[in-house]
Amino acid sequence: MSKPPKRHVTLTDIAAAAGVAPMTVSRVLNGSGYVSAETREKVLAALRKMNYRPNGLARALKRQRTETVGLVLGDIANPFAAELSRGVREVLAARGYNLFICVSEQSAKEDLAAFDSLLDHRVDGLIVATRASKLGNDRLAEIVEAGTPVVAIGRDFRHPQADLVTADHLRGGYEAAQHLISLGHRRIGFIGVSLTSGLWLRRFQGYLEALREHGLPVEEELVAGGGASAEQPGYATEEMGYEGMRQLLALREPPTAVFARNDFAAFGAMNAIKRAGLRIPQDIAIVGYDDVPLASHTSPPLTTVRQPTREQGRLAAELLLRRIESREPVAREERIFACELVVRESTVGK
Amino acid sequence: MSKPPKRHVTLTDIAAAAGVAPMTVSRVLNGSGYVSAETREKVLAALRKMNYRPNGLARALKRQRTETVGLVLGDIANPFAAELSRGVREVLAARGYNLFICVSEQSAKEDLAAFDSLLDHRVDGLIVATRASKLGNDRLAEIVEAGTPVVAIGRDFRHPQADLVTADHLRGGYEAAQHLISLGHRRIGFIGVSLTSGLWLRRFQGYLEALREHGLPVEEELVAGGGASAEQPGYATEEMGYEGMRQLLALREPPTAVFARNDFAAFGAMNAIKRAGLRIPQDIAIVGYDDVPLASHTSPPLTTVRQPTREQGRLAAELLLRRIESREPVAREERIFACELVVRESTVGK
DNA sequence: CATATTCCTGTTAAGGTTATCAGAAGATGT
DNA sequence: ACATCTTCTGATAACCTTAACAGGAATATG
Repeated sequence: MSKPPKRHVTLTDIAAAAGVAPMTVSRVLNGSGYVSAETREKVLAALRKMNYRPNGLARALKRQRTETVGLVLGDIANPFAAELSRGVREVLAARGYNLFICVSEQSAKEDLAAFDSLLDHRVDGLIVATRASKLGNDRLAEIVEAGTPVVAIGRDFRHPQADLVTADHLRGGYEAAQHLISLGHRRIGFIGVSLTSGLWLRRFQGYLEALREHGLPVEEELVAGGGASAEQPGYATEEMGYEGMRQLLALREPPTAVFARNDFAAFGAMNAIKRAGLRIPQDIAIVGYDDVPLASHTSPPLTTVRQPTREQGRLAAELLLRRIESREPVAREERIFACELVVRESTVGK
Repeated sequence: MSKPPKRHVTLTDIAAAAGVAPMTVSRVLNGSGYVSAETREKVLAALRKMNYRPNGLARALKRQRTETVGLVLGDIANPFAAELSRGVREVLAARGYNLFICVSEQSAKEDLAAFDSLLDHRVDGLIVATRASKLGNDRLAEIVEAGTPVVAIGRDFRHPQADLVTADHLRGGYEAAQHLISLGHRRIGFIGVSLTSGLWLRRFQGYLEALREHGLPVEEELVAGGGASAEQPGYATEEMGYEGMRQLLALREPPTAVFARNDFAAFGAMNAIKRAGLRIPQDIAIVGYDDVPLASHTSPPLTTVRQPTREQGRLAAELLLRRIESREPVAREERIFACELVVRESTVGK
């Protein structure tokens, strides 16, 4: 009972079975043009019988659009990416578009491969949420100039014909640090990047700005990368946070508060603090970033900065569709969402 | 300086620019057939100048293959899905295939939409890692029978022409419970499903089996769904674990140990235990499932069951490619990976 | 020197769909 | 009765690429 790899049923097969021209079947399928009730019934009968699936390739080739959007993520494993893609999907699904996700695993080269792969399949537009790179941005500029709509999310890509959606992480980082300062902390650590190579990280810049503004010195020893993985661009891990915190705890004069690059790093740091037998926040206060679901369920619950992630995805999708569906050139849009400090007990213990 | 939506550069454009036939350009691009060095140079020059990108739709339409594989995930937000897709990607990338991911958000209907969307784009094969449903399995059977290679991961879909990759969660669940029993526990709770509707969950069956085998009664009150979200099929959340544990703690006679459906539920449970002022594992021992990275960094570190997630993804990809690239029918393969109990301090405290 | 072989290039058709045009049949208006 | 319009269906070509074939030129073989 071995099945030879069957050919797909084509629209022409249906036409033959129903005794009509292919074009008529096409009209029935798309509900366009005139078809008599009688003919329609014949075609529908044939369709039901033969289990036909339209060939999207051929259709897209002819129509010059695929009704599919590509989303490029740097890393599929983090809550930010997940939430973002949900937002994107919501909007696309409602408007009848499909979403294909490509993951670049944080490599600029894979980024290019993902762009190419999606473009070769002629997606109607691209949403890019990977870390910026010279290589990637150059290619993106080419893509935009070749006429494919592109929207960047939280990625430093500015182009007169592409939209940008992001959150104000400079401000978010500033407020997190400011919060700790206002609680009286003077030695405030940062976990997740190193001082020398972390300036691309907006929330880190915000931290530096807050310190500067309050006349606090920026001490290199208080900025803990968290080991070898620190320079990797992805979402910081709890491992990174754990290692970073251990570095800080090993100082002659450890910080009294730390700001972690994201919640996962903060979780790792919290565990390091507890293992060292110290209390949160009495001995060391801690702030995370992102407000992932887990953040409100740790003990103590984590003070963190919430960014409207799903909204960013939704808006990006809407901006993209606007470009896709507009005939004439569209004015550039850059939207920066505000972040919100969520104060919990990891800084103002009960 | 408004740009009209440019047409893509086609192979024919290149041919015209280089003064050769389209076929010759095709030969240069694909490195197939004979092309003189001189002609090749002309073509390459034109290619460089005109920024050409092959039209994958047309190519795929002609070649009848896309070198693209579709992966359907139920939920992008969980570590299992992330790790799985990494494994799949690794293998595909090495063999020159692209990966498109579709997310069904745990709905059987969306599942079908994802299948259709990928099939309409004529992916060469499908890897399905969503929860089984009657609707979905019926459709998958049709797909397989229509000739598209399909591999299921951890999904109850059996078909003579489709492969199945999974891990032995029955055994995994059994060992987790067995571990707690061997530590002397007699009242062992389960968090993450309800007794009445949780039987689809293999690890839960393993738990029941272990109890039965040791003559322990299965008490309904010890099986805590964790609120309304419990019946949702996705990855259990820490919220679910938190709520579930609170239910168990409210019993007249709470369990002395709990087994959580996955690590995230376990984290939530741990936090509920700590908030109640109890100690882990002295008052309540806890076991999770999956061994996500965070599990070794909680305090105390979590005893859990490790499943070889990435390997499952890799194997699924390999099985799929085997089917895609073989002309003749391929024998069905069902591979069940063993799970491994990882004992940490949440059960055998230091 | 005739014949076979290798190298190179072009022509044609096809993959499955749909836009466009053309034409037939029936309905409506004057 | 004739022009006009609406409704229906089909033929043709095109979207862009490549497989298959064909043929010409150059080189090798007997």
